[in-house]
Amino acid sequence: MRYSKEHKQETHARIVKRASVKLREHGAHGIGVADLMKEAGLTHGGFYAHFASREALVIEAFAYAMDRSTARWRRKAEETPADQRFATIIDSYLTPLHRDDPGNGCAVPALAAEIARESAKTRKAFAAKLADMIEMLAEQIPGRSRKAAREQAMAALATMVGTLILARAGGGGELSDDILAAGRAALLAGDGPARPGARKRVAKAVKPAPSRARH
Amino acid sequence: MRYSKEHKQETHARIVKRASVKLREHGAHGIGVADLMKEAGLTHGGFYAHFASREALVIEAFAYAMDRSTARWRRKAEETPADQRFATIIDSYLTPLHRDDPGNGCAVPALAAEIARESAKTRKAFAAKLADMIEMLAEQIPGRSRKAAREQAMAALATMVGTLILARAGGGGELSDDILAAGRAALLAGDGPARPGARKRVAKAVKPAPSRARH
DNA sequence: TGTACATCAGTGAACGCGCGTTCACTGATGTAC
DNA sequence: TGTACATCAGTGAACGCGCGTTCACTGATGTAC
Repeated sequence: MRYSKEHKQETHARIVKRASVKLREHGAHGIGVADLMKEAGLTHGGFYAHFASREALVIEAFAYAMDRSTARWRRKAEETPADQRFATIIDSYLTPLHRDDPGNGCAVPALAAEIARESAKTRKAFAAKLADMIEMLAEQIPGRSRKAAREQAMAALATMVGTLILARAGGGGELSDDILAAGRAALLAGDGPARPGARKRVAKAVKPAPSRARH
Repeated sequence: MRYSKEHKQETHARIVKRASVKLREHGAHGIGVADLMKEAGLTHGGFYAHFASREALVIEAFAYAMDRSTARWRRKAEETPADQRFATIIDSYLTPLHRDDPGNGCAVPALAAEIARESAKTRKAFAAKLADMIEMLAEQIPGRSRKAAREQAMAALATMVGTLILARAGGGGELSDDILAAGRAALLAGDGPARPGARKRVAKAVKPAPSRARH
């Protein structure tokens, strides 16, 4: 068969899209080329017409997931008053839905630890997307210098990512719920998560987001 | 050869110890049974005289690393005035040395994301050790209720773990340093990492710890 | 004390399996004439 | 418009390799007598 001009890129995009879900679910090494192609409705032999190697797909799929998260956050921010943007993003990030659906969630908690062990090429690709994400997050923090906002964005992202990872690894029981709640409270309430010796203030009420798991 | 009574347990302990380093370095699936045994100065065939399966070793090695981290923190806390314990732990955790030496560092940032995808047995083992670690950390927070201290400990651990993971995945350049600094600042300074719209206070001076990478 | 036997941690070859990758082939459609 | 050929995304068998696991064997030391 010979396909129309756009056909190949459509197929390519479909493979990347499906792979990005499956890789987030099963890890960067948790699923094979044959299964990834099957997900896209193809057989494994055609893989190398689209990608130079498995690693190349991992990089593309990862970048795709990161771009989608960043774009989704940006969209969410745009439809929210400036002073609530940051809180809204956090609120929609730290949910049981997101914790329990890594395949459609943020790629950072799902894959960052593994990517730190990949090739320099993969790590570089990750670092660039991570920088984009931090930049976007920093833009949602009003009333601070660019440097201060970026610093706050990095620390917040670390708390968000760490909370999700711990909650996912926490066994699924009460511990998982407690971790998620603690991360939420720390980021959304008056206090930071860990100010040594700090007194806790009453948490600001945050309306539960119309939780969608995709990030 | 037949060995003395203690010989087998010594060998067993040596395998677990070496494996815990290598698994933190290369991930829960990043290194094979043969190489792990070689690390302990043995050949792969003897593996099953010590462990029922590769997974059993992963669980033991992980538990070993967690116990060591927890014990090390507890020791560190005991030689520090009560009101500085929490800050001291954070200070020694978020260092370039720890970031750049995962093999001798905390098992949580190195392995938690992968463990979330393992068998229920593995996840349960992790959750128990994680609960111990949170408990110990909470004990170092004075002047708050048990519940509030536990919550703060969970959020702080999330920030610590997330910071290390992002810094490790950040490519090793300036981004990695910035992330590490931001996580440190958020946990050790007056403000939390991400209080939406918060003003930054001047960071409390914290003396640099005699940074040792082991956790 | 001396001798024969039992034990069992450790060895190294072998197994089966799954994976990433390669390759000869297919066949529907585009293109040249 | 019709015909012959070229293209190339996708197929499915095959490859080589590494891995977890098994197993028959080794040989130093403990134990029974």
